[in-house]
Amino acid sequence: MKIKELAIAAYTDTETIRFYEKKGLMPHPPRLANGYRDYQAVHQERLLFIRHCRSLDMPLADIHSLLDMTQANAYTHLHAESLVSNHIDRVQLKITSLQRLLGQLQSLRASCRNASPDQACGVLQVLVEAAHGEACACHSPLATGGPSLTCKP
Amino acid sequence: MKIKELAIAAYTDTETIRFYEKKGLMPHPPRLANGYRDYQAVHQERLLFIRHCRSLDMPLADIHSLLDMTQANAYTHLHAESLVSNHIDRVQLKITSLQRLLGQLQSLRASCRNASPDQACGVLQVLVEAAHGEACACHSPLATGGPSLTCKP
DNA sequence: TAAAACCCTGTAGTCACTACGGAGTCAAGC
DNA sequence: GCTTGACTCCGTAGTGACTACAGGGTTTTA
Repeated sequence: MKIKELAIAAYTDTETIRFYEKKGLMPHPPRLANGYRDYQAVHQERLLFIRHCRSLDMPLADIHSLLDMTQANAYTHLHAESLVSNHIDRVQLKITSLQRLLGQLQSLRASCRNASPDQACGVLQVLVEAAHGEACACHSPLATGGPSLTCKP
Repeated sequence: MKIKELAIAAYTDTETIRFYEKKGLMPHPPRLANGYRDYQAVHQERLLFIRHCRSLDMPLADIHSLLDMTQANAYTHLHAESLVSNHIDRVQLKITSLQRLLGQLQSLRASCRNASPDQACGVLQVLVEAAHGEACACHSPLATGGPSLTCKP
């Protein structure tokens, strides 16, 4: 199998395969006489495994660990589960923070829509006020939890 | 004001300020005799504006546009609102996709917990099955919407 | 006077790719 | 045989928003 065939078989791209090889996630395959990579079914399996994990948004380092575990057969059960659990925690945190963010952005937009046409733009006004340290629609005392990045603590 | 003072005043870091200067978000400030940057209140205001926008997770390019609008005073009202609206759409999409992902990961973990202790790890089993193209807990036909990245189409 | 704390510049690293440049190889059609 | 197009190779640079470092100079504090 040449690289393009493998790419199609694993619903991905040739560049991505070479990238995984460089990063050590895919092994160096044997080469044909002309130097082209020559893949077997085992490579396709491994690549599908990687792509499936990536479809779950797992970092490559985690996928690397999981691949090592499929090779080994010792007490990897708990390790694999904790790896997935940690990933779940990260995703949950991200969702919570994005939901808070969404609320803040909606307040900001509302402040724009509520402004009368002759006024300056509400969005800019609110953002400039925030820069002055005044209470703003999106970060008013009512909004609990505080901002997500490193705005005022 | 030296760079560290400005950093503290804007709840950020000296490196970040220099980074913003390099990217054109912050102006080149005047220098003291020893070459140190010498900031004024106007710089603090601008930096707070930037950091506030970043706390709303706006990309630097959008912040750049907003800063330009605060300078100009023409028909920027609609432009600013559409900028925020687009950002809201992006955040909403991201939340939806993460929620689907969370469900998939939870199925995956459940498949691990349901496996009896003498079996191979459920997580790895499921992921390997996925590599074989079989139905898997996280991407079973029941799970609507399909995977988030470029797993099987 | 010495050490700590600050400042400068420039570069490299993070993550997971993606895109490009410049070259070689192969198969099909004329 | 020749051209065209599709494929392959390798290496490097770009993305976004920083962060960390190296290697130097300056200022403040003890």
